Amino acid sequence: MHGPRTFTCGALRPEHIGREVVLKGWVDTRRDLGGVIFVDLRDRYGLTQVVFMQETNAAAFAKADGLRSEFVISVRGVVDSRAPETVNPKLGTGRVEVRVTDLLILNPSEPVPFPISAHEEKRQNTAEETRLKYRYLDLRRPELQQNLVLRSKLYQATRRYFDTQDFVEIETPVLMKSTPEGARDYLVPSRVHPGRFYALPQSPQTYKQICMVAGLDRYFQIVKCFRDEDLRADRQPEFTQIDVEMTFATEEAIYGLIEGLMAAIYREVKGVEIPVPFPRMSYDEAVTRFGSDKPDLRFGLEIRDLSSVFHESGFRVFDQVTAQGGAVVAIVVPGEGDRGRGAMDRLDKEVVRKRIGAGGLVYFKLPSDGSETYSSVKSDVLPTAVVDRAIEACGASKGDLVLLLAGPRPKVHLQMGTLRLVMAEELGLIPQGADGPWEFLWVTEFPLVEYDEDEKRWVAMHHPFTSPREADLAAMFDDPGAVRARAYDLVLNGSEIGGGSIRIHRAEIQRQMFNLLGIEPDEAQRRFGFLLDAFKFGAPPHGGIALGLDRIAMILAGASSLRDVIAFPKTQSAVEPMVQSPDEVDARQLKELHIALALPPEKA
RNA sequence: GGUCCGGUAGUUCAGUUGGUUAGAAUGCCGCCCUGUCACGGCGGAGGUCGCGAGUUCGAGUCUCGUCCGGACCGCCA
Repeated sequence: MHGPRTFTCGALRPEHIGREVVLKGWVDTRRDLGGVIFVDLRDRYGLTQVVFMQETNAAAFAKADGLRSEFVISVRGVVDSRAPETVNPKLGTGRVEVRVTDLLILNPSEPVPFPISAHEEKRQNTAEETRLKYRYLDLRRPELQQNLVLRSKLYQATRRYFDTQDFVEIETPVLMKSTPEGARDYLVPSRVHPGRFYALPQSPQTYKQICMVAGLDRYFQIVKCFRDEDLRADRQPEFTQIDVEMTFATEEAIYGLIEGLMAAIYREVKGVEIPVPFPRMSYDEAVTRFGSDKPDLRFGLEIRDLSSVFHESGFRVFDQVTAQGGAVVAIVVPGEGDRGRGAMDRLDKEVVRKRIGAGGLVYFKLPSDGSETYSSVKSDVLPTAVVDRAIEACGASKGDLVLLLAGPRPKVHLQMGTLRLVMAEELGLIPQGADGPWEFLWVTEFPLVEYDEDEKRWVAMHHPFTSPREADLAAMFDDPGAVRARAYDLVLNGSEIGGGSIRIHRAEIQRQMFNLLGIEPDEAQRRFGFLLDAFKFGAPPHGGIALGLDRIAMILAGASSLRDVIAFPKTQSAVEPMVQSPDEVDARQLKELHIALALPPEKA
């Protein structure tokens, strides 16, 4: 009866004063002063104060008396100015208000289970469980809406960019086939083929390579991927990748392409110019200097190797480690030289031993008042002269704390990398929020394979289609661990946001790779025969990358969990609390699929 | 599979060495209020203390188990 809305709730300005308007939205806040009722009307675009006066419009006023939070209403009224003392500078629309002439209640609302308001002061941190159960209410909150809008802009920027670069967006099947290696698959039973299963893609890897063989040249896709593994704050079982593949690609071509993409995304989504090209670092250097294959470059605390200082120093624990080719590594923590004994003991016990799993922590404290250095190891066991040399070698000075770990490499570096992150977090060195800084990094020259101690075999570090470096081909037989792959990761602020490689395009090398991974020829043929066959028909060299769109969105939004940039995320136990999935199905459905349940007795 | 944190009105939380009737804020309901903007004032209703055992004269509080949520390790090519 009011017709369409003439403005959104974020639109009205003084220039609209005097106009008759229709607004529709949700009742955010109702302030009843007796003879006058103010309502903050909310939609995705903002808040507008609408006014009901008993004096001037008794009918609308009487109706407004019944309004409650989250009622959906339509108001017709006239835009009016607000007296200078009643202007609300917090609202974009705060210089005007709408004097309501007619009110329609489009739908009432029961009291909501948690506050939704656009007023920051009214919000509180509702338990995520409750928020997810009523996700439609949670998503009414402006910050989540902003995250989803940001995410949408991310899609659009990505598509525009690849379109200008002459890429073709190609959809690959969601129902594909299970592959060995990698994460657990989500399986989908086939009704038509009893006993057979589709698998949901962990990534469209093989399909996009086939597209290259097909000569499609430049492929991209914004695509859902599925991995049935345990969740984390930055890991959901279904997630979205920006998947890319190029014919005749070199590492340099990929780096340049993706740097252009990230620059376009930052420009269009955040209005920020990020410097390109991104710095690069080999895997070995990343592990040696930062104890991680995804170093966070936003703070220092670099790892120093003090092995030479402690070699044959007389301190038995360190002597043994260095004699066996291990390392003694240190980080210098500025400003912590006065830490108390209790805090250090807790660090040793809770963090170093329990969480990191290292043998123990050695530390030197250099008090800020310049007094004598304190070593956690007594001087009759670790000579003072050695301590002084170590401090000199790592460049520590007054007021610093030096933390040392010893052990085999590269394990000790990775342990120190964890300790580095713990200290950085404890000291507040890690910037929070959505305003940067943005430290991009290419990590290059990954090992092709790593040895799995549990399974007693080599496993692909990236995936089985990653090309070894030409120069390392010979070593695939006699020293697989030394072979470097043509693989790379894109790291942003200590988070892996993408990874890719130049692929194997020759059937013979692909066969060698399967052989190294212990995949028998007949299994390789069964699982990947189509790819091996395809390689026989003029497969061009090619390579690509996949970027984690959810993680990029999370970093752009300054969110601390993926759940805040996904409309309907799953909990840590992979449940979606609103629809309650996963769920049981009818016996009839199972029968049709020729599936019988064999549940563990306690769950049956 | 493991470690740690949490679960108390609708919501966010407090709850002492185990001790009478489990509190606050907010929301909700009622009344009052014509310029508020998280309006304000007065009054009221609202609780299987996640669930189940155990210890005890007595358990929100202690013990064990279990479920749910979260952080992390394992896992995630």
